Amino acid sequence: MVLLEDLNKEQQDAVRQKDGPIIIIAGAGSGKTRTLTYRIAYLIEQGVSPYNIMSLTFTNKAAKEMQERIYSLVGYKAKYILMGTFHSIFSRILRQEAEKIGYTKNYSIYDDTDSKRLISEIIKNLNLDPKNYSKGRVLNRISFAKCSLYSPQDYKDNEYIRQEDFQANIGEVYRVYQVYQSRLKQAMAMDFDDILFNMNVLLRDFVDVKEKYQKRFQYILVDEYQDTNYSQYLIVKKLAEYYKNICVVGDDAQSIYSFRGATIQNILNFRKDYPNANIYKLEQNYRSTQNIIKAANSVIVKNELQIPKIIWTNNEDGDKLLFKTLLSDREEADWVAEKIKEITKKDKVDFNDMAILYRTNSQSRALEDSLRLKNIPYIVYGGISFYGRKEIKDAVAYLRLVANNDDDEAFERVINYPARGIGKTSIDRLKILRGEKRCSLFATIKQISENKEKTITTHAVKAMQEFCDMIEALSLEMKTTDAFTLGDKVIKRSGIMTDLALMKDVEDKDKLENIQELLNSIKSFVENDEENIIDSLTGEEISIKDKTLDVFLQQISLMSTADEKDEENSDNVKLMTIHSAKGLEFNTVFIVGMEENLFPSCMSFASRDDIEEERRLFYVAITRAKQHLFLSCAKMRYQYGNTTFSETSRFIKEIDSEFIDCNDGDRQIKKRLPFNDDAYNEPKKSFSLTKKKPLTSLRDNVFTEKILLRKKQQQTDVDEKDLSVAGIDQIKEGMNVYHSKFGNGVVVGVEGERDNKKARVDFETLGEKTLILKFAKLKIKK
DNA sequence: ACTCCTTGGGTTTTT
DNA sequence: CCCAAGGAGT
Repeated sequence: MVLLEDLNKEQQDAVRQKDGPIIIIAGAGSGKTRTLTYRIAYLIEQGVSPYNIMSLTFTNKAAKEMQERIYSLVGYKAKYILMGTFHSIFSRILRQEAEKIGYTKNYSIYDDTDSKRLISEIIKNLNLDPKNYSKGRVLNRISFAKCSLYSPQDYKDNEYIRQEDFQANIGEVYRVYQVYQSRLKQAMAMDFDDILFNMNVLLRDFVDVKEKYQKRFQYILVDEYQDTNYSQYLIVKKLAEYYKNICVVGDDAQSIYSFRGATIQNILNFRKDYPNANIYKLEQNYRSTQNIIKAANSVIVKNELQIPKIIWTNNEDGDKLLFKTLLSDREEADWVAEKIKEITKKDKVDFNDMAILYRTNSQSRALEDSLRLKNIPYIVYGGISFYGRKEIKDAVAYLRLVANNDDDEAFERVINYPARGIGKTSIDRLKILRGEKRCSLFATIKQISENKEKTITTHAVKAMQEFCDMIEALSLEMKTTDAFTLGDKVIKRSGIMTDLALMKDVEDKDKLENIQELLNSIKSFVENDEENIIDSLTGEEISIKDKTLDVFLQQISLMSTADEKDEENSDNVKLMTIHSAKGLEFNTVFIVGMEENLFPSCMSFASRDDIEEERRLFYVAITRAKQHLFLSCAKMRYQYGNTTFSETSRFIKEIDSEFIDCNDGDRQIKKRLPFNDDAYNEPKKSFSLTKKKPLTSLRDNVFTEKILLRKKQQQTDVDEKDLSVAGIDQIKEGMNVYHSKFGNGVVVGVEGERDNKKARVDFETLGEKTLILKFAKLKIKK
């Protein structure tokens, strides 16, 4: 068979096993995408209908690339394969099945900004101390709960989670979660995590639906399996339950998304779920030079947690890596720019084939300045996306509100933009009414006219009603009008264009152009029928009438910055975070900012797991390079408004010196400036400890926790519960107690009443902790 | 109700 | 440093 000739032995084996569960451990640059695409082509050649294949990826970019490559292998049939990100595929399925889980087809998807704004409003309404309850922290917590499939009720009832929150002084997060979730529902909206959560709900509660999709997806392929979270894992597991033709591809060494709930456990669990699963290891690297591969290996072996494998290559030795220490971030950027010029001249490498990788988005600034000065064309990925711009968010909010009148975040954004004489006070009063009526802002206004509410001034009420009438009239057209015709109308009616036209700043001209750009993208969405004649989910033909506004909105809300820019023919140096570089390769790579506290990030010092994740991130960065790899570090960096001093990253020292040139010998010199060390190390350490620790420990416990809970529920029921409740009043100062997780301790203080009653306990191993007695289930020792 | 200015909080990574 | 939210003045 012709296809297989392009593959090595291991790749062929992985492609040839048509049926049954298989797991492919694919090292960096080992031809993973090639194997996956060939596998799909092979399946089709073996007579599997493309309609019965589903292929899941993490980024739209990866999905698109795979689609193209399969297209070149099997032709038009590729269109029938359901291929996309977890979020895009499942949001489409949820659209089909929306009514079953209490949503409408046109539900909104809240992005991070929407969620954060809503969270901070709830924090304020609940009178929680904003010092402890920062929106980011709370949202993180909620997101974590959702990814591990804890509903608000589960969260409230879970002893471990509640205890963790309590320890971190955010004991009321469960209330925020509860309100947050009901507000989302009220707005007919889901956040990113809800898409996966609700997909789980759908599969759990509707057996017929589950069976329908189980039979539909006879062959399931999952890319980047190491980056799946529990919620994603369970969806895949359920869908594959019937045929068990599941093929997952991953590399534990490249797992870099645990902060988002991803867990290597999923790879390890695979063989538990499918005992007859075959493992294939792809260890030959086709991408990089010997030096790069060996350097990468010398770093990754420092991790304890990994599946043993050896990545090797037949490629030439190549140059050694080059590490350079510079005085400041400015100098570092200049050095990089200089090197880029040198490489283009000496090695004839295109700008296109070079990338500058960094740990944090904010590092791009200095680099951009230097590149601009030296006339080097570049493109920055990430940062503020097109859809993140204010004027675009405003315009999109109008579209969202038309598509879904209940979308309160969109509503609040535009109710008084452009100004309609509806001020903060009126909106505050409207929100109070919303609280009473328990519906969306839009629906609240609709009810005002009937009930003649008097809290809001008549002038404001009139303005609000006019606004709603305008939106409602536009909404009526949604099902019958294509996205562009309607979108154009909405934007023109909104008054945004005239408002922007009145401004005289130079930047406002850009804003107008951006809005025009948005309209253009809607236009091409509607008109571009070459690519999308077939709906790969329903298998039906798509006509222009199906390209309605809500479909467009759903598509863009799941797009990331990396998916937007697409100017293939331009010759640019690429600037991006290491995270967004995953899956890509470049002839020449610069990894900048190799400093302790920056990379590894100081946020990661709290636990060994986190440092290991940073190391995997470094491994990913190194293995992006084919030929040249440069690393640099700045002693002095302008950051968050002031200058910080750093030492060279520990990761530099971890690279075997055989494979790297250190220009200045800096790394051998151990500095001895104790007073200086203290000055910049001290505050950062305490910062990272107070903030990160509680979250980390929950993460570690998520799985053991589930097992523990299950065991507990099986073994004990009423007895132990009663005992612990009775225990609330029995706990007194001076008692010796035992806690299932913290061990033995002595009660040193009791405060609060009933459900809020807390005890301070001095534990033998862990020191003093304060526990909510309702949850702590302490046992009294004699 | 609107505008401008100050203040303060949060800054790792992202579908 | 960069934003969003709060306050003061119109």
